[in-house]
Order: sequence, then C-alpha cells, then structure tokens
Amino acid sequence: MSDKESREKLILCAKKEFAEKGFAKASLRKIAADAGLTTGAVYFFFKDKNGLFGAVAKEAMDGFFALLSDHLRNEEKDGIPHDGFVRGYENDFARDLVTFLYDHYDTVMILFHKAAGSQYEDLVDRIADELDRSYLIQAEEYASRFEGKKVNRYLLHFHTHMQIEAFTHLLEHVPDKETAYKEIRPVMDMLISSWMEYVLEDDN
Amino acid sequence: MSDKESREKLILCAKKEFAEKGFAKASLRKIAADAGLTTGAVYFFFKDKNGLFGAVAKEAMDGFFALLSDHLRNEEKDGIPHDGFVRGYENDFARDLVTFLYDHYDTVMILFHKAAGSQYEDLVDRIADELDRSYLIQAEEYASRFEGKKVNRYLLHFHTHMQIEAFTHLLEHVPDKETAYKEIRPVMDMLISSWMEYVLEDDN
Amino acid sequence: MSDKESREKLILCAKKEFAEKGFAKASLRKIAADAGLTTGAVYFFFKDKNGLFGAVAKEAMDGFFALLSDHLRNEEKDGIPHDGFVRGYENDFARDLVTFLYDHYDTVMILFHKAAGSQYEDLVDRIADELDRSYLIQAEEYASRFEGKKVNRYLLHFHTHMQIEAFTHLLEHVPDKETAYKEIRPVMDMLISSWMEYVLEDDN
Amino acid sequence: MSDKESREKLILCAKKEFAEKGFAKASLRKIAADAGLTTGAVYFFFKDKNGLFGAVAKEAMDGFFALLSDHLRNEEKDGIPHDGFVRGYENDFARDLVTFLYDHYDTVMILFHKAAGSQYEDLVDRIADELDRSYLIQAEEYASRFEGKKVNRYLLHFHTHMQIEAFTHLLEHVPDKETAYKEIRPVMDMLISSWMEYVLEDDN
DNA sequence: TATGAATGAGATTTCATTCAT
DNA sequence: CATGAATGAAATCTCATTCAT
Repeated sequence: MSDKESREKLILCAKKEFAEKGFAKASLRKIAADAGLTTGAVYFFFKDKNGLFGAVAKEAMDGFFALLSDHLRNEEKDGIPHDGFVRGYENDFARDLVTFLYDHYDTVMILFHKAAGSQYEDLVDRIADELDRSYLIQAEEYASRFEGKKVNRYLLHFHTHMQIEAFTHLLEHVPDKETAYKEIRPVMDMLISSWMEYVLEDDN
Repeated sequence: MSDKESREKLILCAKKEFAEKGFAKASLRKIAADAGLTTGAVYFFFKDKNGLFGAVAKEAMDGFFALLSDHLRNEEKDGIPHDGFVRGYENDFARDLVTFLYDHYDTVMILFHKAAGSQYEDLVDRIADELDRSYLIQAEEYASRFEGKKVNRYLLHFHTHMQIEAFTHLLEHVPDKETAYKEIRPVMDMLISSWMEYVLEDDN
Repeated sequence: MSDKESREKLILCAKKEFAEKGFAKASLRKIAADAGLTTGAVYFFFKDKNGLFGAVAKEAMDGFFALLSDHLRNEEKDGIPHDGFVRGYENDFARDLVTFLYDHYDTVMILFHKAAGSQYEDLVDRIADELDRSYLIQAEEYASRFEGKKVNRYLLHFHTHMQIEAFTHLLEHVPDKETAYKEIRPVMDMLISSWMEYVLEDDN
Repeated sequence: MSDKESREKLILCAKKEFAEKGFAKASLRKIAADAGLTTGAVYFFFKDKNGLFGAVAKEAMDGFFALLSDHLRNEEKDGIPHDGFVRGYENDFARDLVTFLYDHYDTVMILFHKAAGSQYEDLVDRIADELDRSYLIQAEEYASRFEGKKVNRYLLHFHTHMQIEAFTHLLEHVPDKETAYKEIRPVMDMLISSWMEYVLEDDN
C-alpha cells in the first residue's frame, strides 16, 4: 500500500469510528484494524489521537472558516440595511452554508457533537466568539442610528448562539439537503427579524 | 463515621468530580479517595457509577420535573391568549425556573453538560420531547383560529430547542441570580413574540 | 424474628443460591438480602461461608452416611452370595437410597455438583474411598473361593465409581422419583453382574 | 522477546495456572507475571480469558475430535458384529485414545475437570451427546435383530457416560501410559459385554 | 513504510470478612 | 440479635502510546 493510500484509509476509518463513539471513546486499535493496519501505523502518519482527529477535520474546518470569514467581511462592510429589508446575500449565505454543511455532513457532525476531549471540543464556542465580535460591531453601528438605544449585549450573545443552533439543529433533524434549504428559510427570517427588533434596548 | 455522613460526603465529592470531568471520565477511585473512603464503600451505598450519579442528580431532577409539569398543565389549560398579551404567569414561570436552576446550579450544569454516558445523557432531549408535545397542542389550537394557516412543525421543534437553550445559555454565561432575572426577560419576550409570528405558515 | 427463624431462613436462601451458582460463585450478600438480613447476620450464626455451607448440607450428609454405613455393615457381614443370586436387600438398598436422594434432592445436587471450593468439594471421592474399602474386603473374600484368581484392584475402583455415578446420573437425568425407581433397576443389575464377572482376574 | 516466545510462554503459564485453580479462579495477572509480562500483553495475544483458554486447549481439542469422529464413522459403518466378537479395532481405538490422552495429559485434565466457567465447560456433555447419537443408531440396528426387544434408552445414556468415565478415571488414577494400556483393557471388555447384554429390554 | 510486541496506568466491579454499636 | 458501615484485595479488561526492527 502506498503512502497516501494508507493515510487516507486511516482518515476514512477514523471518521467512521469518531462518528460512532465520539473522540474520547473511539479506539485507535479499531481504527487501525479497520484500515488493515496496526496502531503503530497511526503514529507514523499522525502525532497522536488528536493529530488524527485534526486530519479528519481539516478539510471541513478550512472550508468552513473560509466561508464564514468571507461572509462576515461582507456583512461588516455593508452594515445593517437602512430600509429594513434583508439583502439577498443573507439568504445566499444561508444557502451556501447549508450546501457546505451537507457536503461535509459526517465531518461536521463529528466536529459539532463528537469532539469532546479533543482539541476542537470548544469549536462551537470559538465560532460563536468570532461571530459575536462581528455582530457586536454591526449592532453598535445599528444602535448609533437611534437616540436612547443601546445594544443588549447578553441578548446579542444568545442570538448568536441561536444562529449557530439553527444550523446544527438542521443537520441533526433534516437528513436531506433539499428539505434543509426549505426548512432553514423561515427560521432565518425569524432570527433576522427578532434580531432587529430585540437586539437594542432602552439606554438608561 | 456516623449516620449518613459518608454517603453525603460521597455525593458531594462525586458532584465535584462529575462537574470537572463529566460522567464518563469521572473516576470512582478519586471520588472515594476524596471522601476518605475506598471504592468498595461506593458500592455499599450505591448500585454502581450510574446509581451514584442518580443520587447526585435526584433532588434537582425531581424538583425540575415538578416545576415543569406544573407549568405545562397550566399552559395547556389556558391556551394562547386571544388578546395577544402574554399572561403574567409566563414570566412567573421563567422567574421560578431561574430561581430553581440557580439554586441547583452545580447539579443542573452536570445534568445538562456532563451527563454523557450516564442514564441521563439524553435528558435534554427528553425535556424537549415533553415540551414539544405540549407546544404542539397549543400551536394546533392557535392555528385553528386562522383560515389557511397551519403549524410549521420544524420551526416549532427548533423553537422548543431554543426555549431550553435560553436557560442553559443563561446558566453558562450569567453567574449571579439577580442578573439572570434581568437578562432572561427580553430573551423570553423575543422568543414568545417570534413564536406567535412564525410558528404558523401558509397552508398549501 | 426469633433466633431459629432467621437461621433457618438463611439456610433456605443459601440452599437456593448455592444450587444456582455453586459454592464459589454464591454471594453471601445476596443470601442475606434474600433472607431479609445483612451479611453481618451470616457471621453471627455461622463461622464463615463454609460454615453456612456445612449447615445447608448437614441433615442430608448425616442421613446419607447413616444409610451408607448401615448398608456396608450388612454387606460385609454377609459377603457375596455363593449361589450367585443377589440378595433382595441389595435392591432394597438401592430403593432406600433413591428414596433418600430424591427426598433431599436440592441438597444432594449441591453436594455432588456445586461444592467446588467448599469443605466438601471432594465428597464424592471420600464416599468412593469408603465404598472402596468395603468392597475390597468383599472382593478379597470372593477371590479366596477361586484358585488362581485375584482381585483386579483398578477395575474394582472404577466399578465403585460407576456405582456412585449410577445414582448421580439418575438424579441429573430423571426428575421424578417413581421413574427413578424403574430406571435404576436394570442399571443395578448390570453393575452387579459385571462386578461378579470382571472383578477377578487371573493370578499371575 | 522475539518471535512467538512470549505467546508460547503465556500459554504454558496459563496451562499451569488453569490446572491448579481451574478456569474461573485462575488469575490472568499471575499468568502474565509468571510469563514475565503484564496483563495487557495477554490481551494483545488473545481476545480475553476464554481466548487464552482456547489457545491452551486448541491442539488437544482438534486432535481429540479428529480421533473421535474417525472412530464413530468406522463403528457406524460396520455395526455390531453378528458373531458376538468385538473387532480388533475397538481395542485399537481404545489404545489410540489412551495414547492421545496421555500425550496431552495436562490439557486433557484441564478440559475435563477445570473448565467450569469457560467456553468448554460442557465439553464432556457435548462429547456424550455425540457418542449418544452414534450409539443409539447402533443400538437400534442391534435391537432390530431380535423379536420383542427394544433399546433401553436410559441405560444407553448411562452407559455412554461410563465409557467416557472409563477414560477420565484412568487419567486421574493411573499416572503412566504403559500401565494405562493394561488397565483399560478389562474395563473396556466389561463395558462392551454389559452393553450387549443390557442395552436391550423387553418390548412391552 | 510500517509491524508487532509490550507497557503501565487506569477503569469498574465484586466479595468475604470484620467490628463497633 | 443483628445492623450498617467499611475495608482491602482481587478480579477482568481497555487504551493510548512507545519503540526496536
């Protein structure tokens, strides 16, 4: 077996095992055996269990963060629309994200629900932080348009959380991509509308 | 050691250990040692690791479900208010729940975030199911008042999830009870208002 | 609960547990719990696990050895019949033995098949030794009647073993006493006839 | 340690430990320590305790069943001799079996007397079943030659059991192979003769 | 480019037994 | 007459990791 073949096979089998048992309970022995290799081989290709987990996650992680930062840059540049109408690319982003998540379904599920104990166990929190930073900027700008209003920081945080949950909930409960496109729309509408209505509070 | 000191001590040390490492990775050896006992003693007082976990959880669990079912019974009885105003006891419930959750802070955190592998690992799902069942009844009744409208089931599910998240998020991000009372209000307002606006969709 | 009641209850529950799991794997805790008592109580009434086992076995043991030695005394006194016909009391003994064994079915099964690890784990061997001693006397007397014949010691031993097996096999394979009476007869006939035919060998 | 030394050493030490304490009470820790290894090593080479037991037993088991089925095939093919004389290969078989059993003395003793709790704990019963099946065929054929006779099933079972006991008894009481050859003969003669005389009973 | 052997530390669980009260 | 608490030693098994070859 060639260098890359074995490595790929290990990653594939690891993905299956992590998905089934989660990072902490996954067995390297089983992964190696499933790949037709031995545990030693795992340590040839990867630093350790976490390294293997990282290799499983890498592609999806990279793609995800590229998508995300691209989106945030756009949003920060344009700000909240003054006419009250959500721009089309909000929905485009939701669509792109759904496409991406379902194209990397297995890995994404692992990263969101099976990463406890690994280097990525607080990935969702880190994403939330990044979103939060960006949303705060937008919210502050939004608040500056209204006299006597200020950002409700806590609600903003929670709202960010809801945004993320909107997608992880989708993945868990809607198996096929087409249905997902359909279900996510009213959810996003609801989230955007409640953001605009509730993120600001009376300044006192 | 007299009376129930040892048992209580075990529960106390277990609570600490479960909170730190989660059910699965918690060590009975360490729990027993921290309590100044041997692992054998754990098995005198409790059936097994899960039994100990149950003892840690019991009081909070019982109280929580009492509170919850009481609330649901009230809600189902009265239905959605026709005048569009949320009744006071909605907020009373939120207040009671916050009080309860913060009074059982450690245990609740364990049950919600550290129970993987235990008998309660899907507790949140079970709560969600119970809420869902109740909310569906209310939503159907609500839909019956409008021609050409029906319940958006998926959004209902998601919303239920968010209701729960509202409280777990609170616990994780707001340390003191008084602040919690304050922060939860706009969040609940937002959730209730978006529920009434988005839970129904065009019937076609 | 009075002194004797508790003791009797312990013995009864122990009998059940020993029968199910055998001496070694039986759990004192379970025995005590089944009797509505605690392990400590076992040590009040009996020296230890083996002591309890002894109490379970005592009645059957005493009765059995009484029956056996009675029989052996008779046999040794009268010797092998010269006319070649087996006396009636051979069959009487078989009948009495079957009666006794089935009247003490549970205990006997425990002693024969579940005593590993206990003080009685080699009970069958001890019975065999006692029988052997007696049968050797009878066989020597029998041999003395024939010129150039001597006892085949090894076959005698094995035959003793078969005699014992005849009864333990019966207990294991025939559940009811009446059938047992019927099945044991041809077996005993076979054993007696083969004893007389094969226990002696040419003296050289 | 090179090659298969460690594995062999483990099997050897296991054999000793099983022989001493029986399967259930044997300690993997001790086995590993005796072999100069850790318990973990046992689980590298074998699936679990039963797997190690299987490895200890394998060679003897395979040989034994080969010998046995070979013999039964011959017997079933030829049937009971009409002239009343036992064919030579009956004795050849007894001889071969004794040879085999003494060549695998330790393992055989373990399998017959120390296997409680293991995968082979009812090995003797399984052998008895196989013999029984074969002997029943032969007995039915034998019965068909006589008017008004039928097979005494219970006695047949018991007799099968005794055939097996003939060999296990030998192993336990006769240490050297040459003596064993000598002692087994009259026993086999006795068994065969009593089989032919008592396995049939009046048909009524 | 891997293998195969082995470690060592850990896990949960079970049990007979003891003893103060 | 018996309990209730606790011990301490043992059991099997799992696992990530290492390293010589």
